[in-house]
Formats: sequence, C-alpha cells, structure tokens
Amino acid sequence: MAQPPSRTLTREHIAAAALAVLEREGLAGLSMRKVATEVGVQAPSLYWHVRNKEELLDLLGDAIIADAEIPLRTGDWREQYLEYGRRYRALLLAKRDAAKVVAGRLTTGPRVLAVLEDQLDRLRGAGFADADAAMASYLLSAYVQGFVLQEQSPLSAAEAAGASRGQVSRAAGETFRALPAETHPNLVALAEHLTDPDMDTRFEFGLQRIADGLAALL
Amino acid sequence: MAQPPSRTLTREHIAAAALAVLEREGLAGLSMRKVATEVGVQAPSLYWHVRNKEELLDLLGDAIIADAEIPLRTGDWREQYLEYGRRYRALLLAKRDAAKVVAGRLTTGPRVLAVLEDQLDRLRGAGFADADAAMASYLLSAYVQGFVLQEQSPLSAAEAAGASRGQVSRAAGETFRALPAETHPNLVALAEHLTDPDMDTRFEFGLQRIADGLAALL
DNA sequence: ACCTGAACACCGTTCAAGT
DNA sequence: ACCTGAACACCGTTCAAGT
Repeated sequence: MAQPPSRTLTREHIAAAALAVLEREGLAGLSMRKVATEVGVQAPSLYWHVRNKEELLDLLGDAIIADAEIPLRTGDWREQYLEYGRRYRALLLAKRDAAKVVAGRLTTGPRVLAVLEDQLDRLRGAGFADADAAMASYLLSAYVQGFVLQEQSPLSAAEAAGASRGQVSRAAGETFRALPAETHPNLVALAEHLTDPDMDTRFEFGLQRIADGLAALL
Repeated sequence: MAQPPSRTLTREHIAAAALAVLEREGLAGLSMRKVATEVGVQAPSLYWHVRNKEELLDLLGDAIIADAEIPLRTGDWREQYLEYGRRYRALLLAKRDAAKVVAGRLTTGPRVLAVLEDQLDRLRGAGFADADAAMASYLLSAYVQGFVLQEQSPLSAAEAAGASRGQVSRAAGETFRALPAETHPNLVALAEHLTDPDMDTRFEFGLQRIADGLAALL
C-alpha cells in the first residue's frame, strides 16, 4: 500500500496512486488522504504537487485515457469511426467509475490529442467539411460518455446491495409490465426491450445510427 | 431560508429544498445539513424520510425532470423525436448541475413515464420495430445527457475563476493553434471549429445525425 | 410517528514549522 | 524544495432520547 523508498514524489506517481484507489474504493471513496497514504506520504504533502482535489481528478482523468490507441487504418472512415467509439467505451469500462471521472472534464494528454488528430484527419479525408468533422468528433464522445455513464452506474438502490445486473433489469421489466395497460400500453409491451441488459447491442445500435446519419452528409 | 411552520415534513418538501440548495450552492455544495436547515429541521431528521443521501439525490433527480412535458403531436415522428431531444436538453440546462444529478440515475416519476410512453408510441406508429423503438429512446437520452454534461461543466480550471465561456474557448483555440503543424495539422486547422462556443448548433448537429440514422431504418 | 443532541469517523484545505 | 503535525470547518450517519 505505502510506497516505500520511491524518492521524489511526482505528479505521475500521484496519478497512478489515485488510479489504484479509484479501482479499490470507487470515486466516492477516493479521498486526498487515501491517495496520500497510497503514495506513502501525509495528505497535506499532495498540495505541493497539486492545487486541490479538482486538479488531482484532472490528473486521474488523463491517466484513465492515457492508454488510448489509434486504431489501424483499415477499412473506410465509417469503420474507423465505429472503432473509435468502441475503443473509447472499452477504455472507460476498463476502469471503475471512469465515465464519472472523465465526463465533463477536458482531457488534453498527448495520447488524446494524437487520437483526435487522427480522427479529424480521417473524417476530412473522407470529404467532411471542416465544421462537420469537428462536430462529428464531438458527437461521438458525447454519445460514448453518456452511454457508459449509464452503463457504469448502479441501476438503482438495488445497486451494491448485491443484486446482479440481470436481476435488476428483470425487476425493472416487472415494474414496466405492471403498469396499467390502458394508460401505458407501449411501456407494457416493450418492457422486455426497454430493460434488456445486453449493453453491447444497445451501444452498437446507437453507434450505427450515428455513423449512418453522418454518412448521409457526404 | 428556514421553512417556518409548514408542519408535517414530506418527501416533496425535502425534494423542493434540495432543489433550492442545488440552485444556490451547486451539487458539490449540497449537503444533508444544508437541505435540513433549508427545510427547517435538524440533519438527522431527514433520515426518517430518506434512507441516505443517495436516496435524496434520487428524489432530486425526479424533481428536476418533473416538469417534463409531452410535445404536441404536430409534425412527423422525426420532428417530434428532435423536439424530445431539445426539450430534454432545455430541462437539464434550466437547473444548475442537473445533468450531473440525473446522469446514471434511473428516474421513474409519473411525468417521465408519460413522456416515455408517448415517445415509444410515436416511434412504433412510425413503423419502427419494437426493439428499435426502445433503443432509439435510449440513444436519445444517452446523447442528451452526455452532451449537457459537457455543456454544464466548467471547461477547465479557468472555471469559476470568472473567465467567460467565450474567453475560455478562445484560449482553448489558442492551445490547438499553437500545436506543431507537422504533427497535428488537423487540430491546428480546425482549432476554430473545435472550440466554437455555439452549443446550440453543436447539439442540433448531433441530433439531426441521429434522427437521420434512425430514418434510414424505415 | 417524527424530531433532536450528541457523538463517531471521516472529509478538504491551510499554515506554521521542520529538514 | 519538499514534507509533516496540528488544526479548522465541514461532512454522512447512528442512536439513544425526547415528545
């Protein structure tokens, strides 16, 4: 837990420690004190390297997406655009509460910039107008972040209470099915589909629609 | 601030008080103690009406979208789908930090159910398969929540530090433009578009693409 | 049934002081 | 330049006790 003699504490060490604490305790359990002990130091020491907790969270956000990779340039722009979306989601799903950390935070690490650069290059090369390429990139990240945010949060109070994802969604389905059919016929009829726990196909559906919509611009 | 003689504290009162505190102090400043004094009571009293803070936030989420309204049934499914997206965004933008509260929370107030019911009815009526209608609805809320989450969060540390939105985005533009043009030609070229602070057109762009992609399914 | 006082184990952050 | 101890003003939550 406590880093022994790794002299000269750096911002990288702090980010790594924060990542470890996040994995172990979740975002709600991430405190300056815990990060400090993780790195083998007293809490106030962190303030020499970091202005406040908000800045530490910026560091953490950068660390989360530091592993971002540029997909190989196989296939057309569409296939690569989809791949960007899938990889971004996978990156967020890989770390606990990652979407909550990253959402609404501006991350500008070198890896992110490289990925963004490649993405824009591909879109412009495919014939998108400059403004459209920029907005297409923004659209993708808004969708992925919004989706994973839902995906990563406990569905309800039945959360850490141990119930499995499948159980929770089955219970949610029951709720919809139990609604009065005269007032909510569609919710009753679609209960199954609305609460289907298969997140992969759900994500892919949205991704394909977005790509189709973009393709229509060309 | 303190509610004088409004006997019999209810969950509705608590939700309203939480909404007031949220507006005044933001989500980070929302504490059980502040909500308690807002409602004219000691903090521990809240625990009679609410299991914990998480449940209070559920209440708050419901209160935020309690004003949701079903748009008039003018225009085709597409126009109404767009209208749902726009209204949802407007609803979130109307309350401070609303996206952060709502994101990843399952809200099942009667108004929300009514809106969802209408939405599904419209999509099925337009010819969408059951599963597609359900996923189209989910797609919309993921996009809107992701978008507004970005929109409502301070763009950087230059946040509450007083800088206007325009100033911050101009500064961000400078950052992109200052990158080495050999390695990041597209970021340099699109700096303007990437940091354009006009969120309305940005939102509308994504919304139109999604609607187009859905239309292609019919 | 509903509310309070006192208490517990935590927080983020500041600051004088150490080396 | 970097770290610590002590302290401040807060937290969420529990629980015995009041009415």
